[in-house]
Parts: sequence; C-alpha cells; structure tokens
Amino acid sequence: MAAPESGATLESVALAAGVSRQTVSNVLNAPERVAPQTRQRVEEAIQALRYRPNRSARSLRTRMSNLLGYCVQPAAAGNLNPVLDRFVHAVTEAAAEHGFHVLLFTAPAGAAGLDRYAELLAQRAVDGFVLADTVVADPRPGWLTEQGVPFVAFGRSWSGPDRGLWVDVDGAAGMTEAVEHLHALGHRRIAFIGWPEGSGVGDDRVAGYTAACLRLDLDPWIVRAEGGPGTGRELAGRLLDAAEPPTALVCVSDESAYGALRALADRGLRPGEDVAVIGFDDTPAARLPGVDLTSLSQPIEQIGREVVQMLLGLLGVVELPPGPEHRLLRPALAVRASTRPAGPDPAAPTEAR
Amino acid sequence: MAAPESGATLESVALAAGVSRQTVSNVLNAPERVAPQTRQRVEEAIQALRYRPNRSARSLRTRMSNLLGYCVQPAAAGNLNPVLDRFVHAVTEAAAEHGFHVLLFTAPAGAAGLDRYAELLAQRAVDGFVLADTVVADPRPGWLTEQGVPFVAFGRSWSGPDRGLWVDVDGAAGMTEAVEHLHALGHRRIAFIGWPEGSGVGDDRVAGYTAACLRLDLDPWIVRAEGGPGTGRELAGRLLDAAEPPTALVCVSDESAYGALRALADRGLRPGEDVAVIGFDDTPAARLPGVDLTSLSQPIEQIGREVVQMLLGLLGVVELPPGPEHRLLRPALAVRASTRPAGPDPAAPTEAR
DNA sequence: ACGGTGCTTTTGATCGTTCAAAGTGGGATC
DNA sequence: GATCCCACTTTGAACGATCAAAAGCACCGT
Repeated sequence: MAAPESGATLESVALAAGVSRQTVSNVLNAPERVAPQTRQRVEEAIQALRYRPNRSARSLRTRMSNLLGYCVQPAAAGNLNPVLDRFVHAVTEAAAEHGFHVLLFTAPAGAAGLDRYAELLAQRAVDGFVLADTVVADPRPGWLTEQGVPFVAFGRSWSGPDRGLWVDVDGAAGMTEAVEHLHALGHRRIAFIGWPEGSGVGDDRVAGYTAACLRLDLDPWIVRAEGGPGTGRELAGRLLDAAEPPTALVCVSDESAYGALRALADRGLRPGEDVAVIGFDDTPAARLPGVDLTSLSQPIEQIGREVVQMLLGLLGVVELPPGPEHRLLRPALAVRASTRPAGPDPAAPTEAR
Repeated sequence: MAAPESGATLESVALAAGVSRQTVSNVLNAPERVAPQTRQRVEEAIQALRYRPNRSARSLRTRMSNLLGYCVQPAAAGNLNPVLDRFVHAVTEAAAEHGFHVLLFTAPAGAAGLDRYAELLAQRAVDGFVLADTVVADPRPGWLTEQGVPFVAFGRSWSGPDRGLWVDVDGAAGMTEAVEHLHALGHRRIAFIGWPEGSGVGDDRVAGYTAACLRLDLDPWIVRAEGGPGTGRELAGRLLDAAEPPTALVCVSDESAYGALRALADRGLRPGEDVAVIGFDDTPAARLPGVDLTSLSQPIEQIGREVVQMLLGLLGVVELPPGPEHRLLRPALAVRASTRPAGPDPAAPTEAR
C-alpha cells in the first residue's frame, strides 16, 4: 500500500498540484486569496500526499511555537491534588482547538524556578505560560509581567497588587453557599475545619464561612490543623467531643472532610443523620457509594477553557474577550447523603429536626 | 539594568566573540573541536548575551524536536488515577536531564485516537511517544511499531505478541508478596476483591494472588465487582457476612480497599485487629493518620526514568541500555496498621485469632 | 492604444541553526 | 624548500516554512 511518504513538503505539494509554494501556503493560511478552482486542486494534492506543515519551520519563520508552557510541580509527598489533573487535561483540550499544545516542564518552587521559565523563553520554546497553584508571595506573576511575557494564572496573586490575568474559583462564595445550605436544613451550630492561617486559598474559604455566619446570626466556630493538612480526623474528633458539639462540619477540603467522616465513624455517628459534613473539591472519592460526601465542585473544565482563551487572546490568536482582567467562578454545591438524612425515600428533601 | 536583549543569535554571539557562526555552534555541540582559548572567549560572549539556541531553528536543521509526546486521556468520571500524575512528573524530570520536554496532547481512546499521533508525527512535532494506560487490545503499540515510530510504554501490550519496548509493574509478584505477608501473620482465610475479568492489570494481580494461595495451600477466594470499580464496600460486606468470613482482604486497588475499610467500620470491625486489609497503589490517602492502609507501592519514579532512558536510547540520544526489551519492576509492600494489630508493641507480629 | 484596477499567482529573501566541505597556518617530514 | 598532516576555523548550502513585494492577467474606461 502507498506509504504516507513522510517527506511531503510545501514544495512537493506545489509540484504535484502544478502551482508554487506560496499558493499552497495560502491555501492553508489564507484560503480566500486563492481561486476556488486552484484551491481544490491544491487541497487534493495535500490529501494525496498527507501533507502537514512542518512545525519547526513554521515556528522559525513566524516566531511562534504554538506551545504553552505548564510547570508540573514536584509532587510533594501526601499532596493529593486531583484538581490539577483535570485542569491540565482541560487546558490541553482547549489549546488543541486552536492548534496549540502544552509543553510540560519542571521547576523548583519559588524564585529559584524562574530560571527554567527564562530558559524556555530564550529558546523561544513556548509562546506563553499557564500558571497553576499560585501561592502567597508567588514571584512568577510579577516577574513574568516585568518581562512582558504572556501568561494567565489559575489562581489569584494572593499578595500585593494583581499582576497579569487570572481565573479563579470563588471559594468564599462556595463556603457561604455551604453554610446557607446547612442553615436551611435547620443547622445552627456549624463549625469550620480549616488549614493554618496564611494560605491564600484557605483564608479565602474561611472568610466566606465567617461572612455567612455573621449574616445568618450564627457564631463562627473555627478550628485549624496545626500540623499541616490531613488531620481532619483529630480536629473533628475534638469538636464532636465538646460539651455542645456542632451539628454540622464545613471542611476546607475533601481531604479534611474524609478525616471528619472517620471521626464520626469512630463515635458511631452517622453522616447526614447525626452530623452533616461538607467538603471542598468534589474529588472522585466523594461520590463513591458509601462515602456520598456533599462537596463544592470547582468548574475546572471551564477554568481551563477560559485560561486558554485569555492566553490565546494575549497572543493575538483569538480576539481577547472583553471584560475584566480576571474572572471569578462560583463552585457548585453537589448535595449528597452527608448533608441529607438517609431514609426510605432518598429523593425527598427532609427538614432537619 | 541591562535587559536580556532577547534577540541574541549565533551570529550576534559570533560577532561579539570575533569568530564565526560555526565556531559558536561547535562550542555548544562539539567543544573538543575548539581551541581552549577560543572556547573561553565564546563562552564569555554567550554568558554576556544570555544566548540560548533557538529551538525551532535547531529542530528544523537536525530534524529532531526534542519533544516526547504524551497523551492525556480524557479524565473519565470517577476515574481517580493518582499514579499517572506522578508518572508524568517523573517523565518530565527525566527528560529534562537530556534537554527534552514533554508535549501533551489529547486523543480519543482506541483506534480513533491514532490520527492525533499521526498528525504530530507528520508535523514532526515530536520525536517519539511515551504511552501510558495501555489496555487489552490497545491498537497503539502495534500501529506505532508498523510506522517505525520510537515509543516506550508504561504497561505491557496485554494481548497478542509484545510490540515495542515497555516497562511495567509486576502486579502478580506484588500480590504474591501480600499473601505471603498475611500468611506469615497467621492468616489462613484470605479473600481477594478484584475487578471484572478482562482487564490486563486486574487479571495480572489476581493471578499473583492465586499462585500464592496454591503454593501456600490456601483456598483461593475471589470476588469481583460486577458494576465496575468502586464497589469494594459491597463486595467486602458480602464476604464479612459469610458464615465463615475471611480474616484478611487483599484488594486489587486502594480504591477497593477504602470501600472494604468502610465495610469493616459498618460492622464495628477494626482493620488490622479484626480483619486485615491490603490495597494496591499506595495512594497518598493510604498513609493519612486514621487510614493507615497497608498497600503495594509502585516505583513510579523509577519507571518514569527507565521509560525515558529507553526512549532516548531508541532516539540515539543516549546509549540504549542493554538487556531485554522490557522491564518488570516489583512493587514494594508498605506495611501499615491495617495488617498490624494495634497495641503497646506494634512491632511484635501477632498470631491470628 | 494606453494606463489603471483588482484579483490571483509567483519570486526572492529570510527566520537561526547545523551539515559538509573547504580554507587557514604552523610544524614535522622527506 | 616543497609536501603533507594536523588542529582549528570559516564558508556556502541546506532544513521548510512565511513575509513582502513584484509580476501576470483580464477587464474597464477614456
């Protein structure tokens, strides 16, 4: 069978179609300039030879690599971040719609990693960057802005003035919704299990909780993990053993929530029936049968699309969407059994005691 | 301050150092050909101008993109695969050591996705592919071999003859070790919670379990999830409610094991003390306080390194390591409380019941 | 007949690098 | 002193695409 003859070039296609290089190039990049009849002939030749423009040659001439840089952080032990997984996928897919791909690289955290970004830029290996996991005092947005490098971040610049474009999840709004949901179910003693102060994401979420409590005339009741994340079980345990324990637990993450569920089980309490529990992230495990954790679901796919849209806008590939330089998207509350008393008719909403 | 002058080229460096293009090129690619004195002068000019070779130009000339293609599968709902995360990171890091980067792309599963691979090849966008998540009757290894495309897979070709190079985890050996570990602890009724037949990975793992049982003169006792993965709780429940329930549960994945732990909690049974539980993957959650699941840990970082090593070998970048065309690495059993009775002296092995 | 206009196509130059081959100059060889 | 060799350096020609500008051609009005 006719092999693809992997050596097709503009020149060879032009020869086959009886036109010049540039005409073939125009068929691909500016078809309206080519007479319909010629165009068809060229397109047939392209098909026949399975021609695809060489990316390196195109990049060299146009000074665009059609690659977006994305840094994969060293996976810290015990750092399960199921969200970034989905984000990378969404970005990759959105980029593909415009002929772009994602280039992965690694870099140490903080200012030490900026070299890698600089290296890729100097090599003209990427056209811009997608940032994720921005942290407080992250040096990247400021540095990239100074260098005039196109980038869009998933996550605010948590300290100092906003630098560059970003898309983020409104964790505060999500937590407010969680509290309101619990309040509507009749809960009045709602505690919050959080991270230590100082993390942008964590502080944002606790702020939403506090605001909702004040508005609903509830007393905020906040406990924080001292020894880092992952100690939800202990914290929840202490809460549940209090003289007047909370009837509902709002957790800064699903991970904390799983710990809280564990603490409930330790005491023979049943989630949803005895104590309500809400997490954040809507991790896959939350919807497993037997877990059924109510959780706030981040619109990761949409964030990925918007980040790419903005970045390609900066690059002049698509029209830059009008509007503000950042977008704050609301997470959605996925209500499951952990905030809904089980019963013979699980579909019916139940008024709490 | 002196801006990096992002426009440095071979020519401008040559001018600055008072030599020709090619000499600068040689300093970078074949330093031994250049007189030490000249070399130093050129290196200083490179430093001063912050010169980095343009990747597109180099790729165009050498016909090597220095990019490895990696397909991110559409994240199926409820498909938590914390392992691939780490794998991608390991591959990215190993590739960086040789000046390579990872190019991400998406493709539909099965034969329909081959087009995307072909597209990238025709564009000369990548030099080869890293495959992950190989499944039974995966069309990719065969197709890539036919096309003469360099690739290495993480995962065997589960059906038909082996095509191409691969690195994989010896799931069978891991499960055998798990059974032996339980046997040494005194367990004699050891059940296996598995996936439906037909998945390469699942069948491999159950085979290791069965082999160990036969060798140790135990009766294999296998139950499988009918409705796909994630129903470990139900399966374990049925086992525990049997007239003569097993004293230990070996699970095909951590996900199943978490379900099993849940089933234990439902019945007031304590993992490690009443019933032993072992998972597979050593997911981050396994080592959370309060979970403490014994699990088989895959040497993902090593696999990533080896995959890259082999692929760069195929590409002629490094010397192809001698030896067989595939490597099978043993997972390590991380022993935690779920197979170890709690007590004042957790180090002492306990005879069962 | 002439030049202008608009549409279509072609030509030469260029992007920044490496390959292949040719050019230096000094010292040893005959 | 001519020859050869060796170590080092330079020169021209690609790689495959796009940009910018020129050229061909049909049609129109004067």
